[in-house]
Amino acid sequence: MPYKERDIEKQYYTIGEVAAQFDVAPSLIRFWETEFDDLKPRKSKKGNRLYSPQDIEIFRTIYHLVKERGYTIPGARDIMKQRGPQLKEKVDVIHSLEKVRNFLVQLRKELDVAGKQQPGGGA
Amino acid sequence: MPYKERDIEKQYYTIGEVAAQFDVAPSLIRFWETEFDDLKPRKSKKGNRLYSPQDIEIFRTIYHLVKERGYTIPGARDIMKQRGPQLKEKVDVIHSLEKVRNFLVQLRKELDVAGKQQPGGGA
DNA sequence: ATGTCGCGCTCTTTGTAGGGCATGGGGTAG
DNA sequence: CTACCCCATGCCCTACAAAGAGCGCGACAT
Repeated sequence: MPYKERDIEKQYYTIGEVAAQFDVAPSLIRFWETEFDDLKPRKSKKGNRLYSPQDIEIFRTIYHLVKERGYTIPGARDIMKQRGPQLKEKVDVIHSLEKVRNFLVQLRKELDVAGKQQPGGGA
Repeated sequence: MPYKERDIEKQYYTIGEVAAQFDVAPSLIRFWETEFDDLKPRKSKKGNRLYSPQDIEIFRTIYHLVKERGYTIPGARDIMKQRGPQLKEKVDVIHSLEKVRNFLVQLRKELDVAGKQQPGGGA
């Protein structure tokens, strides 16, 4: 490896740097750490928090939900926990609904054979 | 016309009825009225609040955002104002789909009477 | 090279303004 | 007597901020 990987890997930020980056108080970051299980930075031997880029992404998500979208902390917590599965469920629901739609379209066809008129409806 | 249509059209609910329907205190409904411009029911000559079905839909949306999704009141207000129509559509779609589902369940029952077997599908 | 002073950053614990309603008083209509 | 009105005040958590104390590091003198 030509470049020292340590210089890339070892990007850890202090709580003060994170606070400055988001323009919030360090106390807020520590408080959120007690509220969100996902936000648990590594700690130095001394006990200082060390934030990895992943930790910062997590913080950014929480910041977005709480400060920009206006979620309560419990509301944001729920989203953080069910983010992955939630997306899969949505896809499944859409897939189910497409099946239902095809069924209903077919049903309408069959009903049309009976000669009745059906006003078109928007979804 | 055998039944009086007025009984269907003229559905206004008192604050007590709405409160019971959602299992909340009337004071909460009055408080939200001061917080959400969209929630402004008609009032009787005496001054009592009269909630139309549309008013109840609005209340249901707010209830959904604040109590089930975990939005703060400002957060819910933003959604009501910026994406209000879109969100209302979503909620309406969900309720419509629930009705459709019930209809389909009933339909399957009736089809079962014809002697055919239908493999059950998960929703 | 080594005490030590001071400064900046961090830590944990404790304090607190305000958000989000509930409650109580005084009144009206049915 | 009950259910509603309005208004004011009460009040309990939520969501942080401030207080107090402990490192670590450079500067400066010894």
